[in-house]
Amino acid sequence: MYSLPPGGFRHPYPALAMNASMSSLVSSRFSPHMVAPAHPGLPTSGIPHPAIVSPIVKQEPAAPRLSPAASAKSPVTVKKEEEKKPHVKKPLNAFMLYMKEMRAKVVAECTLKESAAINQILGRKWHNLSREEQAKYYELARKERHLHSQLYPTWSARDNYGKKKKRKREKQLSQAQSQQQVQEADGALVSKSKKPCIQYLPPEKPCDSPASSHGSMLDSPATPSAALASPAAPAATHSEQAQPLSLTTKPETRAQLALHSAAFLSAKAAASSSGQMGSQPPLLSRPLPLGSMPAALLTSPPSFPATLHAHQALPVLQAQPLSLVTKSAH
DNA sequence: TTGCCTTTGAAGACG
DNA sequence: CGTCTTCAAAGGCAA
Repeated sequence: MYSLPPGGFRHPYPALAMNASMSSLVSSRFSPHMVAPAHPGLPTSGIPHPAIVSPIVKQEPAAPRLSPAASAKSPVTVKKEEEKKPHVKKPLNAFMLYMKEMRAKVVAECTLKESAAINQILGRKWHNLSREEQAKYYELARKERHLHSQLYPTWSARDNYGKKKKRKREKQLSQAQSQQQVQEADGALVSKSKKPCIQYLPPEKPCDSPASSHGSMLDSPATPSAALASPAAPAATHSEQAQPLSLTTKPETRAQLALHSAAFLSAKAAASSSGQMGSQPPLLSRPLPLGSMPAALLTSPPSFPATLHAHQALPVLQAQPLSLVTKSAH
């Protein structure tokens, strides 16, 4: 079963963390106790909402002003007021919640600290989670979004667009190109990414798990049923035995380690194009449509996303000896 | 100092 | 409507 790491989850607001419970994940971020509500019905306090951060983007210390009172101002004034507006962050999605919670645990068990590597581990662990376990996080994320929308009724994700000075477009284009090139090159890795696409980790069992006699300790012990329901989990283990446990992130070594998932691409292509393989969808560690969800999960609003985009198809590690990989997702 | 890396999911933008 | 893009977290690393 799933359990929270004892103190492993680094609460962003320790003073306000109630206890190590799943619910605290949500309440911690969007606890009304912390928020000067933008919503009349919500409790009030002077403590800023966690989603309001001193920005990546510069944030004026001036009092947050979300009031609609500011109207009919000159463009310059409006612009200034916009700059004064607190940076309300996006609510965390299910995976982000999972990452937040599990990161400390993974970091503790690994010697790794690089988030990129940790995130790869977490991504794999996420896939290895049973649907029931994932459902918890989808539900949490749903609650977060709901609470967020209550706290900031007028907030839109659009508000944060461009707030990060990123050049992701270029990066993602490169990734798309890389994927396409990999497909076209039939396994030959031809990456045009600005930086080489790095596989930080061996496909599975990313850390030395000393006390693990039957698999990585990091792997949340997905229930047997989950393992059955999730072909990706067993499939992902193939290379965990085959790959050395080098976790270096040095480019040179990364390049050598970047041997992992042209198989992803073919699997993704198959998954997205065929939609189903025979009677059994190949990828079940992804949330399934409601119809296939356990009855218990259906008692609450949909915990799993109803749709599965092609680019979100689960990267399945196929039983291939070695595969070239650029990036396993997107 | 700043952005990238890396992950998944949600949502906005766009054709 | 389907696809693409951006942003959420996080900390090391490179420029």
